[in-house]
Amino acid sequence: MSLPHPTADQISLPIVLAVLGDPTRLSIVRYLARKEGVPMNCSKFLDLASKTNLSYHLAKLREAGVTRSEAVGTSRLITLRRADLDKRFPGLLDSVIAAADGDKDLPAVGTADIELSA
Amino acid sequence: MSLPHPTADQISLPIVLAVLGDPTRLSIVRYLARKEGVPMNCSKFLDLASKTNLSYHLAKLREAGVTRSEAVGTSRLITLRRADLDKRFPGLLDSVIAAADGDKDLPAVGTADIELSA
DNA sequence: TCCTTAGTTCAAAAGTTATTGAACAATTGG
DNA sequence: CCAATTGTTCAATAACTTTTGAACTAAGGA
Repeated sequence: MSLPHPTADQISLPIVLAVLGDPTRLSIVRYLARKEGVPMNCSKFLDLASKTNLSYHLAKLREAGVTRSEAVGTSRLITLRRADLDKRFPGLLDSVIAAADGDKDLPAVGTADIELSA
Repeated sequence: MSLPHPTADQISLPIVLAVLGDPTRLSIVRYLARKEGVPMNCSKFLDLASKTNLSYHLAKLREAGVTRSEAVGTSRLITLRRADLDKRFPGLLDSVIAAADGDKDLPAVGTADIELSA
């Protein structure tokens, strides 16, 4: 860890909801949930927004306590803070992600390179 | 019904989350959930904001599909659209309300007149 | 009819969030 | 060391959201 993160009990419900109420960030969270356990770097989300703008949105997610960003070399490994969110707001993340999965209007991550992890 | 409401399938997840991501509106929703079945009029929420500002926030909730406002005489009866929200985003409203109930920082409704329904 | 009550609308001001590009830092591979 | 890769920061701007007060409408009661 390197960048400032709130502790679990500092996570605020209205802030989390407001942060998730943005299609770009909701798409990021949905993607992180789908690939849970696999830490992502920012470049994974470059088809959602520009590099600068991503930095902004990822900072919002981190500051709200939704994600954790670890500096590893020149990359950031981004993970969902699922345990902390589940503890703080039981059921919330699951229902948001389930709803987001059914949302055809949300921008998709990785529609260009569909798993070329060969 | 009199004012424009979205149909159930027009309710959008990011819009609902953004609308709930405001402490005033979240307090309104929490109160409506607690008093479910009892339709409220706007004046119930006057300790959260001014009359004009309440009109704005209640319109946001209605336009997002979170509440229904019916004109009855000179009043508006405001109800939670629980069935529509549960159908569209299962579990979401329950987890938001449960989390909001545990949030000490949210402004409270009716702290001045605690049930003077005599 | 007149007054009150309940709430809306409008336009302005204030505040906040999102987006951009250019410049910067830090790490890593050659 | 040099260059490329990854991502951040900064300042400016654009775009929204919230808040306000004054003016308004519509219904209901005296």
